[in-house]
Amino acid sequence: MASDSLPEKKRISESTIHRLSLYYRALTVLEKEGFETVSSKGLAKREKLTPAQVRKDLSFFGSFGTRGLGYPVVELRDKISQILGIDRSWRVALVGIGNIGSALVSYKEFQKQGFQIVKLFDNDQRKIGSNHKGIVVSDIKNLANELEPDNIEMVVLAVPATVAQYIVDDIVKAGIKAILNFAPVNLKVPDDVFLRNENMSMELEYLSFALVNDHIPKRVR
Amino acid sequence: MASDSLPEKKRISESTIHRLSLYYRALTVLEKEGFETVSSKGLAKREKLTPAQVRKDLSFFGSFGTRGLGYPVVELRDKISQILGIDRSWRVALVGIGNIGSALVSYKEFQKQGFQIVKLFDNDQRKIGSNHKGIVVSDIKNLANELEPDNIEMVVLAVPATVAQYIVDDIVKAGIKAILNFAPVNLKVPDDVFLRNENMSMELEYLSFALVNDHIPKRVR
DNA sequence: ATTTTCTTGTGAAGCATTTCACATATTTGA
DNA sequence: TCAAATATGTGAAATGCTTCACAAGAAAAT
Repeated sequence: MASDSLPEKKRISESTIHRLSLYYRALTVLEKEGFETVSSKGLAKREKLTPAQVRKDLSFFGSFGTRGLGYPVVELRDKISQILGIDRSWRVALVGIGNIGSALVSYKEFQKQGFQIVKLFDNDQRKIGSNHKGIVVSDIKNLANELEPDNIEMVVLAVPATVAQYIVDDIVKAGIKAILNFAPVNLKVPDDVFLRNENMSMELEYLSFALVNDHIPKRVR
Repeated sequence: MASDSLPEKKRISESTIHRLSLYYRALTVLEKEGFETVSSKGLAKREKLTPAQVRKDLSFFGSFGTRGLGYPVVELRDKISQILGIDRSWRVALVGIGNIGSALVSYKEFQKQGFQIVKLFDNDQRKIGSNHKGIVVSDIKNLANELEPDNIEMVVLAVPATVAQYIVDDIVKAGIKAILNFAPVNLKVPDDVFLRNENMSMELEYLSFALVNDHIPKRVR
């Protein structure tokens, strides 16, 4: 027979991807601490995971370790940054300059990981034209016109839940394929748009549940 | 025989608890929209889940629906709020009045879900004594003395990663059993303390991975 | 050089979660 | 009143994820 099977793109679980972020962070610290190599055991301990989990996660992407020795810290960190796509910088627009939005403009962690907020939008006339960390707030009406010419590839949405769907529709129309939403609402987007939700109340609700039910979770993110 | 088995506390998955939060939110909207009942199908559609999932989740806690009709919106919402422990208010302290911390003090969603931030702490002399939304910032040195008398049961931690572990140690010593951590670091706490992490960069990294790998995630939070 | 120790990478086993499918109960409509 | 339609609740099947356990490779020790 000519061909056995289709390319078959392997599906990586959300958990694995999140753990890659943890490994990346741990490896950054390990490098600072002067370690040249680290074992799956050592890495696991730092993030409260199991060595097998670490090895399995990494094995989805290749063989990066040396038997008897472990993983080279810097090399592995670089490899993970490639996998996650953070070996480059991303141009991000932030829509909604309220409480949360303002905080995110100044949030250094984004910058550090290569997520550069380079554009701000709001619909409030008092905010439009004002300057936040060197960026002038644009009118949200210009969203469609201003995103593409500025090479924006991601949008962080920090607007009230009531208007989030309208705005996300505009964002999608503007061709953006990745959105991080802080509004506590389930937004509808086409299948080819990646949407992640950051729902901070949800985590407090989880804590509330845990306290009330004295619940020991099986797995911890 | 006298006794068959031990009480056997059933373990609920993290995912189920998170979905309860989603159901709660959806039911709140449904009530506002004037619906008296909703089917598992209807509820599922609102949160992009399957009807079977909704029914299974709820079945862990009891039988709340009527065959042929669905679930009573208000009743189910109240029941879920009981399960999650948000049928009461929680007194929360916020430690770290930086970018994120300041935003969270004003974040109305917390208030709405019954999480009342009633105490603020910082170590910066310029911030101590200042007023945020009617709350005077206390010196972090007084953490141990001021949490218990004020009946604080949860702490939101929004301090730099470098000092987070020291502060969390104090928080634990003060008897707090539930902590929501915004610092991008893996904090060590005793087994009887519930710790949740809110890592906003992680979600951007997920989006980055998705864009680079054109990855369609299997399950979405 | 050889043995011992260490540690990876990975099928397979073990669990956990989700989905299926259907008996059962209730409502709706004729 | 009865049939048709609707929708729950739940074992069982299917799927997915984690852990186990070990062969194999490399380093360290002797």
